Amino acid sequence: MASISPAKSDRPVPPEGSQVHSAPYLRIKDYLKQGLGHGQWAPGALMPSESELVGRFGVSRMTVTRALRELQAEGLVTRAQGLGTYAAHLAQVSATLTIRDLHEEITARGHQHHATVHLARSEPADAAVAARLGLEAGAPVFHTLIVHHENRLPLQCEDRYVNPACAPDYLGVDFTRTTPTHYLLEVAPLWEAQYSIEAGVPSRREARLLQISPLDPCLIILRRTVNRDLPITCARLVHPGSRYRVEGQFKP
Amino acid sequence: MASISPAKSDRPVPPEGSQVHSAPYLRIKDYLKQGLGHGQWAPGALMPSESELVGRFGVSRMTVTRALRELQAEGLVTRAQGLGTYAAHLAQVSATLTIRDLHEEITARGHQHHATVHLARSEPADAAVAARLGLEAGAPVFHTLIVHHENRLPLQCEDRYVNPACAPDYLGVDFTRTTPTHYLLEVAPLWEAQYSIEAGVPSRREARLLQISPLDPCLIILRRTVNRDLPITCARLVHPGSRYRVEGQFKP
DNA sequence: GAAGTTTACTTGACTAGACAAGTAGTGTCA
DNA sequence: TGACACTACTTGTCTAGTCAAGTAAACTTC
Repeated sequence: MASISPAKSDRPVPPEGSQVHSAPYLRIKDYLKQGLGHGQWAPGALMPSESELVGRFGVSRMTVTRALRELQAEGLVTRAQGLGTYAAHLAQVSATLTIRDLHEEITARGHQHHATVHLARSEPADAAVAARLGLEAGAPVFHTLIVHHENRLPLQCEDRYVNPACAPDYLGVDFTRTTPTHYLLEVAPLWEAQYSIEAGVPSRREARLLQISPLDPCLIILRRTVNRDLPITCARLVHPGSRYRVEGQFKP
Repeated sequence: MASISPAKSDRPVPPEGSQVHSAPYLRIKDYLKQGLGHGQWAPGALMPSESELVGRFGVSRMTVTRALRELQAEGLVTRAQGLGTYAAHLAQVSATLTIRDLHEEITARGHQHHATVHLARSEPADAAVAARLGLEAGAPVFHTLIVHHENRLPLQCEDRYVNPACAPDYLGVDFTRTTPTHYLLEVAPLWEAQYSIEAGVPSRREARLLQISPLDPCLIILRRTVNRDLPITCARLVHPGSRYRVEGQFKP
C-alpha cells in the first residue's frame, strides 16, 4: 500500500500502530510516541525529518508538521529550524499538578461542601498586603476569612485579600453558596496565577478554626493572581496535613 | 464594527495588537486572547467562527484554524464540530506546577548540590512496596536512601525503591555524581508519573538525617513512575518545611 | 591555511482549495 | 401534527504546492 518513496527507504510502512482507522496525524504521533517509549530515540537524539515521515507515511507535509508540532507542544520533542527534530530531555519537562476549585473537588468526590464565613470586611492594607496587590499601604482592601468543610470536617482555612478595583461587589457575595475562587473567575475571566506550596504550622487562630493542634503540620498554599494590568487577589490556604494532599499526574 | 464582508474585506487590519510584525496566526491568537482578557466573550459565549476570522484578517482558513487549535490546546477555548468555538470556563483549567530534578533546581540557583548515600542495596520487597511496583512480596528490589544537600544544608531525604527489571545496573551508579531521577530518566525515556504532595512529620531516621526535630513540619512528595508496561520506581521525598517549597505558575 | 560562497537539508509559515461530519433550523409532505 | 428531507453553517482533516530562514558541510578563492 502507498509506498511513496521518492527519496528514502525501501521500507514503506514501519508504523506498528494498533489504531488503523484513526486520523493520519494521530497515527504519526502514535508511531513517534511508541518509538520514544521504547527508547528508539534516546533523549537528544535526532529524529526522522519531516520529509522522511512524509515519504514513510505517504501523507502531505502539513499532516506531518501537525503531528510534530503537537508533540513539541507536549514537550516530547524539541525542534530547531535548520537542524531537525530531537527527542526531548524529559528531565526538563515540567510535570503538571492540577489544582481545582475546592468546591468542585469536594463535590466531585460525592461529598458535601459547606463554608463558614468568619470575616468579610473592608480594611486598610498593611504593607505586606499592599505590596502584593500593588496598592499603597493604608488603601482599603477586602478581607475574607472562610473555612471550608468536607462532610462537616474543616478542610481549608482561606485567608484572602481582594483588590476592590477588580471586584467592587466582592463583599456582597454569599460565600456559603459560592467560593471566592469561583466568583473571582467570573469577574476576571483571564488571568495569571502564581502558586507556592509549602509545609508549616498554622497560626493559633487557624488551628482553632481547623480544630487541630498548633503543632500539627499543615499544607499551606499561597496563591496570587494577576489580571493583565493589576493584581486581583492573594490568598493563604491552610490545610491540615492529615486531611488534604495535592495530587497530580504527568502523562506524555 | 464587525460587519463581515464576504471574502477579502475592505478592512484589512482590525486587530489592535501591538506586534504588527509577527506571524498572522500569532496576531490572531493575540487578538482573541486580548478579547478574552477584556471580557469581550464571557465564559461559555460563542466566539467568532473560522470563516468570520478569515474574512476579518484576510488570511486562509488553515491559518485561523491553527490559531484556534492552539488556543484550544491551551484551554482557553472549547470547540465543537457543527456548533462553533466557545470561550472556556477557566475554572475547569488545571494549573501547572513544575517539579524539576533537584540537582538542576539547586545548580540553577547557583548553589552547590551534594548527596550522601546512606543505603544502596537489594532487599526483599515488603507487601506495600511490592504492590506499588507490581511485584510479588519478597521479590528482590533495589532500595536507596540518599540525602541531598544545598550548600551543605540537608534539603531532601530521598527514600526510593526501584524495580530491578527496569534498571539492572541501578546499584552500580555513583549517586554522589548523578541523581537517581536523572539516571532513571535515561534508562526509561518516556514514562508516566504520579505525584502526591502532602504535609507531615518526618520519621525519626529522616529527622536525624535532615538535622531537624521529629515534630518539624515537612513537605512530603510521594512519586511513582510507570513505563508503559511495568512500574519503574516509587519514592518518598521528605523536605524540611522551612527550607523547601514548590512553586508554580499558571499563565494562559 | 583562512575566509568567503555555494549547496543541500532542515523547520516555519502560509495559500487556496477539497471533502467529511456534526448541528440546528426550515420547509415539505403525508 | 409528526416525520423526514433539505439547507446553511460549523469544525475536523487533508492535499500539493509556495516562499522564507536557519544550519552545516563542501567547495572555491585569496
